[in-house]
Amino acid sequence: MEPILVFPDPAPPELAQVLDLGGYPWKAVNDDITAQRMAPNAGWSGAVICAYADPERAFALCRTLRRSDNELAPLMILINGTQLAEVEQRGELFEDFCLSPFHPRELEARLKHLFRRAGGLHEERPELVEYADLVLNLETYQAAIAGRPLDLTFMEYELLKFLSSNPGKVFTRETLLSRVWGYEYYGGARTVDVHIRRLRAKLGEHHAGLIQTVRSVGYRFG
Amino acid sequence: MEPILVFPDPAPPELAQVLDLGGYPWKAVNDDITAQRMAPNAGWSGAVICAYADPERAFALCRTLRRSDNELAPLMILINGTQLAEVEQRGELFEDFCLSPFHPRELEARLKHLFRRAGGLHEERPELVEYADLVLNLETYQAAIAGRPLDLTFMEYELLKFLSSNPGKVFTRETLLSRVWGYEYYGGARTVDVHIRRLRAKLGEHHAGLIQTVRSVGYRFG
DNA sequence: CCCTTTTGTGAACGGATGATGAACGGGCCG
DNA sequence: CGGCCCGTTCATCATCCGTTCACAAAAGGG
Repeated sequence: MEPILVFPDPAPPELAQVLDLGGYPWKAVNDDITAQRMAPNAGWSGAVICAYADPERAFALCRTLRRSDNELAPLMILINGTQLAEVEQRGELFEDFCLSPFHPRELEARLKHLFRRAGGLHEERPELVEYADLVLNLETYQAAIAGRPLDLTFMEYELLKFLSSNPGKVFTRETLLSRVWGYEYYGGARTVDVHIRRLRAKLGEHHAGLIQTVRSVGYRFG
Repeated sequence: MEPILVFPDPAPPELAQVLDLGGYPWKAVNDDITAQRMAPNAGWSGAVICAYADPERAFALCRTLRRSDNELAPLMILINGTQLAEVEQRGELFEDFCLSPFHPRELEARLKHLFRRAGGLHEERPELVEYADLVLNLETYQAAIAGRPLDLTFMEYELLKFLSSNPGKVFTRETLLSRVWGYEYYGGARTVDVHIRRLRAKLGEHHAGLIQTVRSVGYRFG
């Protein structure tokens, strides 16, 4: 997860504590220039702006962050009671606000809720498993390699999903049977071989090497 | 503006006061049956649910209101501090919450903010569902494909509406039964098959492929 | 270099899964 | 009361695909 932008720097201790306890990565900045310079490649994943210390600069920063070219969201502001009326006029600047002094658990709940919704709305792309050219869409049960759709059967898909979710790790046939097929098994260790073979065939000659054989052990992906 | 749904009936005086002073039309209800019966033609414009008096029924009502067939939004809940943790688990049930006892101006600000944003979202969501040649008019309960009107039964319409609202996503029969039919189900998973078949038939040979079978998983639209 | 072990390959079987056609039966309207 | 609509269920059929087997090829050890 990309870090959250926090204003001001240094961040108020009560805010820093909630962020740290919640496991959010964050960086404090004092102005938009610094914010831009320190921005991670994938951009900030949101912002928490303290507006009760220096409202002037805080709101100015909000406006900058909201500029259409690099609109930053979700954005939460912390205000005190006297700023409530003022804030009503600027509803477009933020997604949520929290009254200060706040109870740590309220802020924690708001952050959680905010980033949950943002996640849901923001990335319409559903759960994906990606590895190199391979993409598995867990919602649509579709797979593609290098953009070319793969027409996989159910078991082939499940097997590939499992392997590609644990790249590099070697699994014995027995492990695969119990983890992918999901039950205890009599005989058929060769069943795995056959599915591996068909997977390799459908992946195409160029990508068949994605599934490697580890002799007298099992198979590995990646 | 359509009225806001309020729970419970009678509404707590401190809540009623804020709503009235804010100029919001609202109606209090005590259960989902009443809510449905009293619903205005254009539907509720949102809901404010008091959860600190009778949490059980309050959250049950939230879930009902959020059902896919008549998803009600935006939704705000009022809780007390002890419910904060509990509420974190149910983030999908509401857009915002407010801690009680609340300052009238905080609730006022939250309502204003919520409905301002909802207004923006609302316009984005017209009363139409469109996908390729398919058009569903949610207001008139009419459906058409490539301009040709479809004569769908109620369940066929509901099923198509649900599927086409989530294009690409695969749903199991069980999921469809619970989300479209709306209750727990004994037996009849094949019921879905039959409805799918009739839908395909009415869509016509040329468009039947819009509903795809994902073997040993379920169905997908698009 | 040969023999054993392990894995790849092709084909075939058969159970599981979904499509199909038909019929039942409850509810609504005339 | 009777007919029709429509949601549901059942029985049967077609097909897919997971599994197995026999054999060929490859790898590794002595």
